[in-house]
Amino acid sequence: MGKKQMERQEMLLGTLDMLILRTLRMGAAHGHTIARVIEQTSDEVLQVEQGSLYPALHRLEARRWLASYWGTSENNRKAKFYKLTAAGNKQLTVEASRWKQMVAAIGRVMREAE
Amino acid sequence: MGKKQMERQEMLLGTLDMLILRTLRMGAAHGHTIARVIEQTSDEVLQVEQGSLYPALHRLEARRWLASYWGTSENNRKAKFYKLTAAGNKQLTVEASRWKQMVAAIGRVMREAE
DNA sequence: AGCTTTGCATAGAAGTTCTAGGTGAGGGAA
DNA sequence: TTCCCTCACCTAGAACTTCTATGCAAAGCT
Repeated sequence: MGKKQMERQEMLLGTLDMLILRTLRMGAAHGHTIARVIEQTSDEVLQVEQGSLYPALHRLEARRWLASYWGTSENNRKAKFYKLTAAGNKQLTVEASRWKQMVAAIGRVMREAE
Repeated sequence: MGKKQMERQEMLLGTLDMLILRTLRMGAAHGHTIARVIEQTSDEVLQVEQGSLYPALHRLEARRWLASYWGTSENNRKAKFYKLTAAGNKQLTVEASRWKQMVAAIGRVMREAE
């Protein structure tokens, strides 16, 4: 009778990278801070799990959209800071543009539908 | 040097089910028609591939959000028609609500970001 | 010395989408 | 009749992202 059902997913698939890039546009930050900023700015609607966050940071760095360096956090702990590269900034505009286009397109289907 | 890079993805992940449910709210339709309506209503921004469409229809039916029956298409061909169930209609409101919430939350992060 | 918090990291499962195939029947052209 | 194009359905496997569940290490307080 159980079903299983899968009742989570607090992040819209494919948008995390864009949100990270956007957050880093305000300056370098380490993982914990990035997650907290996204969660707070979204009024806690978006939940950034560590198991999603770190793989995302790694792939963004692998694509040269972020660069990283080790430093010390506000709490005096070792932390890896990430900053946006020029390519990353360009990528952000690409993803933001695509996002707006998609939202508009989906909005048309959801409202109209001839 | 190649990279590979993956340059497609004409659908925002996780939104196809909602778009199908919404389309069927206007009446029963078969797969081809559903895809064409979504593509046209979105001004060709959304592309519904057959390899995405049919698995989506099958899982929606498995969850009892759609019911199907065989019939004849406008072109006199055998076609499987899908219609929204009561549970499917309820699910549509759930997904639409979640979608609006997500768009608003992402919008806050993209605009503000303190 | 022990406990909590901060912070980074990975493995494996689950889910959706795309690519790339394949099947079959209607209908017009040669 | 035969050929071919279009409509319409379907699936397997790859690719990608996210989540769950863990693990590790160091700072700092009790």
